[in-house]
Amino acid sequence: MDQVNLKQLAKELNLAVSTVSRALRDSHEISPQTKERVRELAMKLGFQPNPHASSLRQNKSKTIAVIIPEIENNFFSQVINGIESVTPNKGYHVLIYLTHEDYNKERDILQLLRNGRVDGIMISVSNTTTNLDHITAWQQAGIPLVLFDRTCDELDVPNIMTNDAEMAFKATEHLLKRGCKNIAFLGMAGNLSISNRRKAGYLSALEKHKVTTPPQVIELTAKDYINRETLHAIFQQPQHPDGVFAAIEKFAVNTYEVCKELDLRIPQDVKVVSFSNLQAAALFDPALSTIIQPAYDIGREAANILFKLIEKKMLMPYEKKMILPSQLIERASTATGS
Amino acid sequence: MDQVNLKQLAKELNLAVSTVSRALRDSHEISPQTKERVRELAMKLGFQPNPHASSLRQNKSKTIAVIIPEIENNFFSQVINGIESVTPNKGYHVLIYLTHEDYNKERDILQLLRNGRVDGIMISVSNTTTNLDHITAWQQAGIPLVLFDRTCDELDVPNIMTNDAEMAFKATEHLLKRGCKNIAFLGMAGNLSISNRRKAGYLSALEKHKVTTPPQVIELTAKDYINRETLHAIFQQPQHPDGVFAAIEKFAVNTYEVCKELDLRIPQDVKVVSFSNLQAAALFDPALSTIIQPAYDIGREAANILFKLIEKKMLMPYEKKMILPSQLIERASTATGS
DNA sequence: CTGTTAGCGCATTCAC
DNA sequence: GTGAATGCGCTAACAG
Repeated sequence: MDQVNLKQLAKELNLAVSTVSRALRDSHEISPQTKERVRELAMKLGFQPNPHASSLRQNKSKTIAVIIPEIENNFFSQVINGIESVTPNKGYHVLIYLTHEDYNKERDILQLLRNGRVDGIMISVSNTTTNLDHITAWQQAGIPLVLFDRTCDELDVPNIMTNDAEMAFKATEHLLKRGCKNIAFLGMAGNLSISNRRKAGYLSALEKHKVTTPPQVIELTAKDYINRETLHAIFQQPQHPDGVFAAIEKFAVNTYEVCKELDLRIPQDVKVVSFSNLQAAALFDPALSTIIQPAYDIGREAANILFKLIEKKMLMPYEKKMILPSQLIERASTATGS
Repeated sequence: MDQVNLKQLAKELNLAVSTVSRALRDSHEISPQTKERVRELAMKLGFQPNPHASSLRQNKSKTIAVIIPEIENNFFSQVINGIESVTPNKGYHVLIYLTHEDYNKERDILQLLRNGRVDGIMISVSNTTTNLDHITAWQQAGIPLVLFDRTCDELDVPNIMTNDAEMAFKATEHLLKRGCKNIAFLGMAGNLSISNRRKAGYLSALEKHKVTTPPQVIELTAKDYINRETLHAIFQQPQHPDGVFAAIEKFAVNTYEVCKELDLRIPQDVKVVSFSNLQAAALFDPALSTIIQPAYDIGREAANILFKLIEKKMLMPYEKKMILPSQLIERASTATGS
């Protein structure tokens, strides 16, 4: 990698290194002619400034990190897409880290990045994260940080999410209106605020409609085979739920799989609605009713806010806790009729 | 970011900076006692070496880049997952870049990274990439490079892919055995070698089985609405295809959508088989027959090979062109019966 | 085993 | 407008 550097340019042009540096950064104190000469040669030799040298000197990396629990999930893919819609314009680079829903990994990654490798991070916490010290420590170090989707109510950090409780309420109410009497809530194990918000919406809908059947909160995991076992046991019972509200797309898929195994018909025997960003949900058998989150927008806005922090701009009040609304799409999986 | 540095540690311990540096890197020429003292204080102060300084000094970044056309695609998500299964163990970081199937972006990204920001790249080329100069230039600079999935036959670069032609042959033959007489191939526009391989498999199956109906190669794009228009026009014709082999998951989804619009029944009127890594394919209406690529393994192996190159190890012959087999799963979308 | 010294490539201060 | 000198934090060559 015999990279051209400033010294070589300077020598070739009979200029000082500092002059070349300034010319390339379009400093006002360099004559137009010199700038032109410098730029021409730089272009010709394909000069690219060494990022490590300039990061070291300027104490900034032009890099941000995105830390997510998993990537095989349309929601997070779309978020990354949204983030990537702003980073190149800012001249920034994006590092990706996966926690695989493991608190220890999450903590280690944050620790690993606390050395100037990145100018800021965007994180959606893992479901095994209960201790938040790693995040407050990061915050205290004064490095920009934004939470998205899987936020933490306890923390005073800018965060971007959707109207979880409201949509959970709507989804549950939708199931009730379609005649469900015994609705199960499938949530993430752990104490994620996102799960809690969705659970709260579910519970408050049951309460508002004075449902007498006790709520049934089922905690599932990141592992499909475990979830299928759990659901299998539940739906084998004679009085199984007649409605399912899945907080996560994966859980709806697991429900479909188990209903197939047990010959339970959707929507006749069980109605299903789920948070999901899968385009193909409309092609399911039967088409899955979904709550679609504005994933791309969440990514884009989270990135915009992170850059405001990095550039030390003031945040508008609404930017400190931004809520982007989701949309409920009713499809065949919650249709009435027998 | 008042980061602790070596100098401060050295001062506190009454040691030279170099001694501290060596102790932390577990050099054999440092006494165990000193190492212990150094480590203890480093831990206590939360010392993290500045990566830019050490990258500058050692001329390596401990970072690789993954360049892909899009991320909202299960295949690429799973590839990233596979890559991430090896990078942390190597102490490496992963930068993500999206080309959005745009050659100019792809070229610019490669240009942007030719300055030591990364120690190597893994790339799946965009479908608008016809000129390969940006890749050969990269190669000539001697920086490690691995191609995966969307490879380039013209280049002598290590690449990892699946047995595209063979699986395309099998899929087409499968449709023929199920009674299709008029099979359309849905491929990516452009001149991707991956499309060509899959098309070749399709054509050779038609030839082997002496199909008289002329082959129908349809070129689709990255935009769903354009694809739907194209397919709509084709399936509106009276003699529309009775079988579809989609080279990409997205195209199968588009086919399902259009068949729904036009009230064409799958599999009775049209049978569909597709390359796809979507777990939910089994839940489609009807369940979609798929060719599943070993995406995770492709990512993992590509990363392993890239690290061999970075570490200047010799590649085994089979590693220069690695082919990981896919699997055809027959489901209802290609079932016989009326 | 430990210390001294010299850069990596760049941006920036201070001269002129 | 331009040049010379300094140092970001770290590693490595060379001494001792």
